[in-house]
This record gives sequence, C-alpha cells and structure tokens, in this order.
Amino acid sequence: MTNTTLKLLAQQLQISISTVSRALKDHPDISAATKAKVNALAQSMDYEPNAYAIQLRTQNSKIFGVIVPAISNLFYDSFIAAVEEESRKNGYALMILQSSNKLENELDNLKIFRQNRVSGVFACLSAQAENLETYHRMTEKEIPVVFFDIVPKDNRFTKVRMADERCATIAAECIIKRNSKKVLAIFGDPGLSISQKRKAAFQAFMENYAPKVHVTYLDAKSTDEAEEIFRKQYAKVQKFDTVFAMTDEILIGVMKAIQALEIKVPKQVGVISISNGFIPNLYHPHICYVETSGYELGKLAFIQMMANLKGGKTLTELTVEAKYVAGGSM
Amino acid sequence: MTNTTLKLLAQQLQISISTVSRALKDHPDISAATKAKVNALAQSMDYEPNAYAIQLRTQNSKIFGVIVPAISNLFYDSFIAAVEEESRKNGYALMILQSSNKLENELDNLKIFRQNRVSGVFACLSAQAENLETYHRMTEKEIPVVFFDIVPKDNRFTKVRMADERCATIAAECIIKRNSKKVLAIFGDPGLSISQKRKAAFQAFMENYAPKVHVTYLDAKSTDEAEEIFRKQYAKVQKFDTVFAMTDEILIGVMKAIQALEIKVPKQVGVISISNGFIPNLYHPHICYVETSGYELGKLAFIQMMANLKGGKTLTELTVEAKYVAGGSM
DNA sequence: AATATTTTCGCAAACGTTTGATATTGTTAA
DNA sequence: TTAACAATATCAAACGTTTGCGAAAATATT
Repeated sequence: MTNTTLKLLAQQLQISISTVSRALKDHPDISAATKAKVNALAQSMDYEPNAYAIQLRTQNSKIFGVIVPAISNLFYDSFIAAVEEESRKNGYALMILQSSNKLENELDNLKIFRQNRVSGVFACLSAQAENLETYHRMTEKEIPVVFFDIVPKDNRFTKVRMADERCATIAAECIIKRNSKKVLAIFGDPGLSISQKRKAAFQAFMENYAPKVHVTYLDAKSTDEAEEIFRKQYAKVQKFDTVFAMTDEILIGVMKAIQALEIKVPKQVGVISISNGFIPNLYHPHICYVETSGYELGKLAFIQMMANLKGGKTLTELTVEAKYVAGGSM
Repeated sequence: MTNTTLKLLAQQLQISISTVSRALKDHPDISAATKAKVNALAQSMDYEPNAYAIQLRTQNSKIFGVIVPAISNLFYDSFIAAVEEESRKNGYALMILQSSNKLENELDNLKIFRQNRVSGVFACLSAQAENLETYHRMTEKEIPVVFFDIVPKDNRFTKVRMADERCATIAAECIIKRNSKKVLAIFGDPGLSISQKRKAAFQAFMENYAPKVHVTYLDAKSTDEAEEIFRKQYAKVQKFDTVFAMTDEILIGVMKAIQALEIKVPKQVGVISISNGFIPNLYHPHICYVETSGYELGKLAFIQMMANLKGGKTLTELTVEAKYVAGGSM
C-alpha cells in the first residue's frame, strides 16, 4: 500500500504540487476555494506529510535526543516525563537512548543523534571519563547540548542540575537541629562530581556550625555496600544516632540493615536522605528527605534548550532549588 | 557550520558521488585504493550520513515507535530497556512517547509515528476505549504493530503479554504449600481485566486444591487503601497468617502497615506478591514474589516485531511465563 | 592483434517536500 | 483601451542519498 503524497493529491485535483503544499499550510497566496478542495481530499486519502522529506528540505528534524544512564530510574524517568511533556507542546518528539553508564554506548547514541540530525541533545554524562570532544563537535555544528544532573566542569556548555550543595546543607541543618551527637554520613561514588560537591558542602556546614558533632564520612557505590557499611558501623561500641544517605540507592541499603537489625526509627536512629520522594515514602515511618525533583529539572532543561535554540548562546549553569520534606524519621 | 556530505567528499577527491557512496559501504565494484582514500577523507571530515536522506531514498526509517501509558513506571521502563537493548543491536533506534492513559495523546503519538514513517510500533493500549481503527490503518500501510501488556481482544493483531492467570496460580500454590490456614488476598482495581483474571485464577485454584483454607478476598485501588485493609483485617480476632498482594502498589501499602504494627515477617505473617522484583527486594527479609518481568516481555515483543518485519504475518498472542522468586517472607 | 571479458567508475533519476522566481489570470485606475 | 496591479497558481531547483544502467579502462582470451 503506497503512501499518499503531495504529488498524488496534485494529480487527482489537476493542480500543481506547490499549490497543494501551500494550500495545506494555509498560505495566503492560495484561494479559499482551492484550500477547501485540497484539504478535503487530503483528509479522505489520509495524507500524512513525510517527516523525512521535510527534514531534508528544511534541515530541521524537530526531534530532541535524550541520553540517560538508565531509563529504569526513578529520578531520570521523571526528568524524561517532564521533557516529553514540554516537547510535545512545542511540536517536538523525543528520541531516548540509554548509556547504561558506558562510554561506548554514549558514543553510539551520539552518533545516532547526529545521523538523525536531532535539533538538540539533553545529556546526562555517564559515570566514566568525560568525552567532551564529541559534544563539542555537536555544538560546533549548531546542535545545542543541555547537560543535566551529571554535568561536565567545562563552562562552555549549558548545564542544569540540582542544587547539590544546597541539598547537603539542608540535610546537615536538620541533623544539627535534631541535636545529633554522632552521625554516619554515607555518600555515593567518590568519582562523581555530584558526590564530591555534596560531601564538601555537608562537611563544611557541619564543621562550621556544629564542630563538636562527630561525623563519620564513608562512600558506598551500591545498595549492598551501603548496607554493609551501616552494619559495620552500627556494630561499634559508640553507636551513631543519625544516618544520612546521599541517594536512594544508599537509603535502600541503610533501610535493609535497619529492618534486619530491628532498629527503631527514629528512636534509636534518625534517618535523612536526598531523594525525589518515592523511596522514602515506602517505609514506616516515612523517611525525612531533601527533595530533588527530576520533574522540575526537566522543565528547566527544556527552557534552557529553547533559549539555546532561539537566541544565541546561554552558557550558564542553572540549578533547581531543593526543599526539605519532613517524615517521621528524625 | 555546514555538514559534510557525499557531494563534498566527491568534490574533494575529484570523483563521483556514487563512487563515494559505494566506497563507503564497501561495494565490490570499487577498488581497494579508492575505498581507502574515501574512507580516510570521510573520517577526517567526520562525515555522518544523513538519516533523513537515506530514509527518503530507501523508505526505511530504522526507527521503532513505543507507546506506554507512563515512562515513570517500574514495569514499563524495564520493558523499554529490553526493547531498546535489542533495537540497538539491530541498528534500530527508539522513539518513545507516553499516552498518560489518554486517548487523545495516544492518537497524537500515532500521528507522529506515521509522519516519521517508523518501521514498527510497540503499543500498550491506554485504559480508555480501544481505538483500533487507527492501528488497523497502520498495519494496512505495512507498519507492523505489536501490542504488549494491555492488549486488544481483536485477534488480527500481534500481541504479547504476561501470563496473568498463571501468576496468580503460582502464588496460590505457594500459599498452600506453606500450610496457611487463613489468607488475606488483596487484588487491584476490579474494573481492570487484569485484576479479574488474576482473581478468578487464584480463587479457582484455591477452591480446587485447598478448599478448607479460609481466604478473604478484597480489592484496593491504591497503596493507602491496601494499608487500610490490612490494618482492619489484622485487628480482627482470628488473624490471617498469610497475605497476598496482587501488585507493587498493594504490597507497598501492606508493608507500611506491617512496619507500623511491628509485625514479624514471616513468623507472624507470610507475604507474597506479584511484581517485577524491585519493590520486594527493598525490604528485609526480601518478599517472595511471582516475577512478571517487563524485561522478558520486551525481549519477546522485539522477537515478534522482527518476525513481523521479516516474514509475513504472525498474528498470535504470546505470553511470557511467570516464575516464583523466593525471598524470606514465606 | 583483434576481440571478449572483467574491473572500476560515472550518469542520472528518484524519494517527497519547500520556496523563490515566474507566469497566468482577472481587476482597477488612468 | 491600455498600463498597472493584485490575486492566484505553476516551474524548477534544492535537500543528501541510493542504485540501475551504461561507459571507459584494464586485463584476459583467442
């Protein structure tokens, strides 16, 4: 079954292709009568413009590429949902690819994006080394790139991310307010800048405003590591009274240990984390958390993308604010 | 900055466009020497074939469309992950759109897919009325459609879904093996066919193989309802010794109650659910569950798609088998 | 040495659309 | 009546590929 084309419509109506094209897009050059006829026929033959021919002609694909480490991720899929929502409103479609945190996949994905001449790319860096070279080539070819969440240090790029330092500071504040004496603070992969930033901010705040509180800083790269760390630390003589989990992954590990050891929250141990809220609300009592909303981040990223597309360069790093959500765990 | 094209390469090398094209795809007509020269130049000018020109010429977009109710969903994103993985291996990219369970969006998405001449569509019906008309038009235009999870009754389509009845049966089996005397079984929205199927299968099995076990059947449309139901039932004099949760949503509610009431699992109450495994593994001990893997379903759907694309029609309804995953909760 | 065969390459059309330039009308003003 | 002007519609080129067909050059066969 062959697709309906402008040519076909033109033949049927015995008029030229260009007239059909213009009629369909309500061009003022075309009379109302002709427009009516054309639209009617297009409707009945259910004509669908060929996006590829259009892109070839106009050099504008109206497609955004999105690279995330994993689609199956509470944070990223709310980000995607937001970007998708806005894109739809603006006539763009999304091409989503996952890097699985592998540089190889990330490069493959970028190639696909280039070959499809995407109008722009939303990228979350994979944990491995930064391959900014490729991204530079894209921006040079006037394909805007908006980095989100895990962003490069390079200041020539547009970036949006959570206010990571602020998140950590808010958490620290809560811990101090609670009058904690001994704290276990577990951070994520120390190779990631996000971990470094959060840890630095947390540490600075604690040392500034509560120098007498004893804090143990440790890193966990996985849920299992986090559980392990918690168990080991809790086995010590002088137990901590509050635990801080930098990510959902870590929180899950912590909570497994807490359940296994039958520790009472918040009586024996207070818990606070940074999260988008889904995981913390799975438990009883609800875990207190500083909210980082992928959804908000998505909206912001989209705004930046459009700004980039419209005007000139907007080489700034924007952050979305964090807020504390109280649960029963502190 | 203008993109590198075949024409540009041809001009540089003073040979024809077709020779360049053929050299790049290792056509036997072209000499090794020429191929080497072409490849070298293409490399250094980082030539990227224009996917749109190719599609226009070849009438093959190498893109699959995917419609899901929501991307932010544990089940669907594992489905997407699987399809994406396979697609990548086979040189296809994915265009993912969400319907948010709205017919309007679903139709919009299909239009985008048609305009982009996708090679095929993976579709999960939105909860609202079935608009099979549109899907028919696609298959008529030789765009294969593979329905997944929530599938139409119409037998002219290719469908893959979970073995819903079997899941419930396996769970029932476990409950009987455990020697339960009194069971609380909580099912999802009774309006959904999936709930009906699972409940019918579960009930039939229990009545057949363990008629003396007392089962209380209740429905919960949300996490909160599930928690409420659990609390109410647990307050009764003769307590149940096992609880069955049909979905993750329900399991979360149940577990909240269990944690709040400080009930020991599995000593005081055994827990079993149907899930993809993420939620059950959040707790200690891990909750036993019958696995419904979006991942497996994705793999199966992809196979069906390729079969559809290659050979003729494969108008069958395939299901992916469920398997029991033991935790410490039974 | 002349013909036949293979190897290597170029020509040109086609895919479906958009758009600047141009042609054909009908209408108005002089 | 004719020049001037809208209004309407058409021509043709271009976007970047692929590919059947034919041409030239190189090699092999008599």
